[in-house]
Amino acid sequence: MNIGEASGRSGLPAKTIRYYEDIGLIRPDRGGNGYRDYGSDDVHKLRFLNRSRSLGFSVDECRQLLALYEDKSRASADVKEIATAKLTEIDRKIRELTELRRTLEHLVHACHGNERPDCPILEELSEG
Amino acid sequence: MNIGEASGRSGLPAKTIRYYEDIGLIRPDRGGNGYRDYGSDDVHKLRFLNRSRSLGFSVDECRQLLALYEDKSRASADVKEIATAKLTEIDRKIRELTELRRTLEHLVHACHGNERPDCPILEELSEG
DNA sequence: CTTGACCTTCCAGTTACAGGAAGGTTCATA
DNA sequence: TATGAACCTTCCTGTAACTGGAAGGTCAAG
Repeated sequence: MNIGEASGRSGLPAKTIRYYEDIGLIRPDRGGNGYRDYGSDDVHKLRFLNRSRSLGFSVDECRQLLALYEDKSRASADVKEIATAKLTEIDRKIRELTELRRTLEHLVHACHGNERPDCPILEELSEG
Repeated sequence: MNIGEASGRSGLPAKTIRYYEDIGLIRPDRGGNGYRDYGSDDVHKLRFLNRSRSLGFSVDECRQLLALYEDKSRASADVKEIATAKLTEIDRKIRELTELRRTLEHLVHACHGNERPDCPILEELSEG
C-alpha cells in the first residue's frame, strides 16, 4: 500500500512516517514508480510507534522496544533485561497516570458551584 | 531555595527549569544577588510538570492543567470541560500502557530458552 | 583571599517532527 | 487523448522542547 493508506491505518502523518524511515525505524519496499510500498507488518510497527511515542517513550526507546521483536540474533537474556526495565517504567507511568486521574477527578467533583474553589490540590498532584 | 535545590527536589534539570521560566510556566522570585528563589509551591509545580511531561502531555497541555489550579477567575464550567477532556485522554493512555505492559510481559515469559522465539507478537502490540 | 561549587545570561546544537515548494505519477473524466 | 485532482517524490526551512557550553558573577570554607 502507498504511504497515504499506511498513514490512515496507523494514525501517523505521512511526514512522520517518512521521518521514521530517514532515521531507520522502518524500511518499506519501493515500487517501480519510486513510491514507498508498505505491508501490513509495517502498519503494525507504525501503530506501535504511534502509541508508544504518545505514551512518553523517546524514539530511541521505541527503537529498543521494536528491536525486542526484530533482532533475531539477540540473546534471550538481553531481551529479558531490556523488557523488564521497560516494564518497571511502564508500571511507574501507569501509577502516575492513575494519580493524575484521581486528582483531576477530585477537581471536577469539587467544582460543583459556579466558582472554582480555592483548594490547594497542587500538593496532592505532586506527591507521586 | 536556589535552582539547584529546586532541581534536586523536582527531578528536573536546572536548564529545563530556566526554560520553563522563559516560556512563562513558573515565576520564581529573585534574590538581591540575581539568583532565582523558589518556594515549595514552585517545587510542586515543577514536580507536576516533570510528571505530566513524561506521560506524553505537551508543554501546552501542561500549561492548561496548571491553569486549572491557578486561574482563579476561570468559571467552573470551563474547568470541568478541560478537566473532563483530559480525563478521557488519561484513561486512553492508561489503557494503552496496560496493553503494552501485557504484551511485554508476554514476551518476557515466552523467552524461557536461550534464543528469542520467533513469535509475531507485533500484531498483538498494535491491536489497541 | 583563593578555590570550588554554585549561580547568571547568551548562543549554538539536537530531537522529533511540520510546512511548503517544485516537480513526477496515476486515474477518472471530458 | 488530454487535463485536472489527488496522489506521490525530494529538499529545505521552521518549530518545540530542550541540552551543552562559553564567559563571567557569587558565596562559603579553609
